[in-house]
Amino acid sequence: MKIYNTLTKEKEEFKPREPGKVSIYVCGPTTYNFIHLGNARSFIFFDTVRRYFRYRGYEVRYVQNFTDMDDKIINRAWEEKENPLFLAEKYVQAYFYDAQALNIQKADIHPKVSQHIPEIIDLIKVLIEKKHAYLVDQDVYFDIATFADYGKLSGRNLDFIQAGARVEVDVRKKNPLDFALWKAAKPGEPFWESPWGLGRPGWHIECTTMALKYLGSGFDIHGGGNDLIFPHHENEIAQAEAATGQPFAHYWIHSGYLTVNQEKMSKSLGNYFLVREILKKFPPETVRFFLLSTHYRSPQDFSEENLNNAARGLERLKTSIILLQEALARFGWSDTSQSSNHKFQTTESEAAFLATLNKLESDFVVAMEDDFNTALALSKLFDLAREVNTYLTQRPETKNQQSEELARVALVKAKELFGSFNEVLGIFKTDVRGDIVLERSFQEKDALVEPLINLIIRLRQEARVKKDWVSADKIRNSLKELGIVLEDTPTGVRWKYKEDNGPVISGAGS
RNA sequence: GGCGGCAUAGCCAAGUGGUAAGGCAGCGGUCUGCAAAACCGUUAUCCCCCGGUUCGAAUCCGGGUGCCGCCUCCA
Repeated sequence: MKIYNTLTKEKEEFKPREPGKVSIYVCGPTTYNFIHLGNARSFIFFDTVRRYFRYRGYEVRYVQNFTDMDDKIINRAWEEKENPLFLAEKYVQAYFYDAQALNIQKADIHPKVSQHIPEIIDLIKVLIEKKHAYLVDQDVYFDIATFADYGKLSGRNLDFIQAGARVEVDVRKKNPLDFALWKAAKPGEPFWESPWGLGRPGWHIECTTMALKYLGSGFDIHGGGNDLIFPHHENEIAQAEAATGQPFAHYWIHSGYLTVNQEKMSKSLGNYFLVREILKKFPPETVRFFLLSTHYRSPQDFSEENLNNAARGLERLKTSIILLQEALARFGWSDTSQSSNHKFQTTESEAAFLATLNKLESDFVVAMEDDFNTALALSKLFDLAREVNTYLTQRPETKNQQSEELARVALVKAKELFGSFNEVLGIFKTDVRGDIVLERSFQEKDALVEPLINLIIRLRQEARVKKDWVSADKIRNSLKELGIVLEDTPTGVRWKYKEDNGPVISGAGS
């Protein structure tokens, strides 16, 4: 497997620290508000990375933190006249709500800064003892001059960094780029006791501490968005390696930005869309599908048009899955618990179909092995859909028993492929057996809808039997205006909600 | 000023030396009472521009143009 490593700026062969095991630390949100779609892009991508490793049989230890103590949170709490930790916890829960909707699985460990103050203090002590940090009044700063490798991740040459170009330099620091490990509490701010007085951790030390605690030095993968490369991850490396004398993380993976009109979606620009707002207009599988349809390191532009485009593409996939499920049910093959390995004389079309399926499976793996190329992997899903559809439409009605059996094996295999691809990409919800569950619509809320539509369909069928095409078409067209699509098939009528959205969401999130 | 990214058909998008995946939209056909869905066929002589290396480049090198990002908190 090849992974692009920000540290070396090259695609490298992935070699785990321990065979068969992968340790991953991903920087989670600072919980002072709801997550937006740009955040979701990163979280969904790393969730997919984790799923893929598992699919490949690795034992994965996945850690994603919450930064629940930080200036932003304090400021926000001040504005809302709320306790900072209480406010942070509120948004932690909000994160889980949004993440679950997007099929982002919970990490094995979700450590919080507020729960790791003693460990953080211990690490700062070590840095002071080793002369990598110094005390100014009641603040503690990291002394970057003592860490020769400073800048190795972000490719920064210290001589050229225009310190203070955009932010006022704290003259008490030895070097403008020195950063706080511990900050003395100002009146009214939350604080913990420390050897240096009452205060709280600086921004970067918490991730270093928690990554070292749960994964240890030299763990496999550290990830986050592009915007964390500098200074956050640069500083994490400095702290960790200065303190331990060992390499911190092996592979550094950074996801590209989600943009709006080519500009980075960001809180400061105000051009962001909250996940929960988007999910009011688009089903979560559409959102996840869209975010995985571009390679993770490329910028991806968000727009309603692009999401609608994704929705129509997804529709094709869903149709194929439905056709397959219907076929399996029709042939009485819905029980897929045991796929047999009979020796049978192969029938040409079935054998070719099966061979194609096997090829697709390996293609999918090849795509993911190449630096997690989810866009390419997704195209294998479309190939799979086409192969399934083609086989289903071309399959002769009468078959001998051997080809029947082979057909069953092939179709079950196709179903399993949809299932395992989805296990990695996480687009569709699944049931306990891991089978894809296609809900008619994310916005289906009324239990009456289903029986009512079935009633209308029956009435229309009566009209069709009488060849009353005028009435039949009138019903179908009227339903379509309501966003409900009818499809007459040889085996009955199928209905579904129209997937794409017309009007554009106006305005950004708050 | 330093560092970095992106530019592929109407739209989205993969592709880092071997002669342009996939999706959406469009067009023609099959199927259908008509549709829809599905299937078949079709849609970039060319990958921002100029030059170079090579038998061969969207892919490598040099130069240029445009857009964006980081250097302050942001996934």
